[in-house]
Order: sequence, then structure tokens, then C-alpha cells
Amino acid sequence: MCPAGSSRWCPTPEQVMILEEMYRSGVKTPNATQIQQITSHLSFYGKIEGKNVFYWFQNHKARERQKLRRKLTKQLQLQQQQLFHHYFDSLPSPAFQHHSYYNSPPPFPQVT
Amino acid sequence: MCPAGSSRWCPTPEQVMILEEMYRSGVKTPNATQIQQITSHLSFYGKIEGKNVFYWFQNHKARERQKLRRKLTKQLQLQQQQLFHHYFDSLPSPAFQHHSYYNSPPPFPQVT
DNA sequence: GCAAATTAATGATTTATTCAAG
DNA sequence: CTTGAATAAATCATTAATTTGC
Repeated sequence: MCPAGSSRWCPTPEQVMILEEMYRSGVKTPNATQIQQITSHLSFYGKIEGKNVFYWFQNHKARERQKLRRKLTKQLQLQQQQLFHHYFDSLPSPAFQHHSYYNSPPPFPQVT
Repeated sequence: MCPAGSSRWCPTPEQVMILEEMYRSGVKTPNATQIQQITSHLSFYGKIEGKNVFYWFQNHKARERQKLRRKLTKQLQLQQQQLFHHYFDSLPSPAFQHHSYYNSPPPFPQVT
């Protein structure tokens, strides 16, 4: 995990939490000034440098995109299977939009 | 327990145990195929549909996260208080007001 | 002990995001 | 800038635990 004499930065849970909150709040690629401010704020929770913050945002943004791309790729690969299961599933997934227009109580196709 | 004409799925203890075990084993957001497999496996222990499995994983994941988040938030609040008492230098609240991001839609000035 | 009342868990819906494609 | 696809967050609604007065 995070050895005492670790050669690289190990964010504390608090630091991660705050960074993620900032990311969600719209800080995607902070500029130098923002990075400095963030760094001094987060240094309360543990050792941290500006470059750590810089890298964190770079990596986080990249990995979020990666995640999405992988998901989409997987989907494509699964399309065949999904087609096959189409007639057998009672699935809402994925990202089901049940626009319950008017009350159609069984929200899903139910092809059991 | 589970009323006869219940309007919603009531998992049996066996089903819950297996679902939790799967979750611990790394199944966090199963895709349609996995959901179907899980469903047919669990249907041995009682009535169950794909959408129940889908919802269960969504809810379980969200609520695990919630638990962690609450814990960290508590810690943060404690530390903030301690900090405030110790130095009552009031953390100059830099550029990033993380205004709990579900408040105002345009999230951030975006100085990119 | 036992229900009615109240609170906590949790299944099911809706709403707000995210990234990327067009 | 808008939209599609997928999700995660927030919320609603019902079931289970529990508390309370008798």
C-alpha cells in the first residue's frame, strides 16, 4: 500500500475524496494557480506536492475516459450475445429507459 | 416476511448470501449476460427476475459507496473542526468552492 | 405477549452526470 | 452545441425491525 519510505505519493482517503469532489465539480485540468491552491489545501491531510495534484488530474481524466471506452468496446463485443438473449431476458439493463408513459405496471418486456 | 401479493421482490437469505458473495468477489456491475446467468442460478432458491438482480447490484454498490463516503465525510468534518480550533486561520477557501455539486447546474467557471 | 406506531433497510424509479460522436 | 448511451446519485415507496403502551 503506502510504505513509510515510499518513493511516490500516496494520497490519503481524504485527499482522494476532495480531489474527486473537485473533479465532479468541474475542475478537470487545473491551471498552475489552481494546482497550487489545491496543493496547499490538501497538504493538511498529508504530504503532497503540486506535481502530485497535476498528475492526479491528468490520470483521473484519462482513466475516466478509458473506463468509458472499455465499456463501449465490451458492449460491441456483446452485441451478438445480447441479440441472442433478447428474446429470453427480462432485463432492464443496461441503462434502461423505462419512460413510464402511462402506467404500464410491468415495466419490462417480460418474455418469460 | 414477504407478503403473498407483495409488490416487490423479496430475496431469500440464500439469494442475498450469494449476491453478496458475488459482489465481494468482484461482480459490481454485471452486464446483461451475467445478470441472466445469475438470475437463472438464483431462481433455484426462489422467484427472481433479471431486473431484480440488476437493481440489487445498483443499490448495493451505491449504498456501499454511501457508507464509505459518510465515514470519510465525518472524518473530514472532525478534522476541519480541529483545524479551525487549532489555527483559527480560516482556510482561505481557494478557487474551488466545491458547492456540493448537485446544487447549481453550471458547475464551475472552468478556467481551463 | 401483542399490535399499533415509529424507524430503519432496501427494492424500484427518476433525475443528473459523464464522455464522446455527429 | 446537441444528442446518445450508460451510469451513478437522489429519491420514492414498501417491507422489516424496533419501540411503546397496554
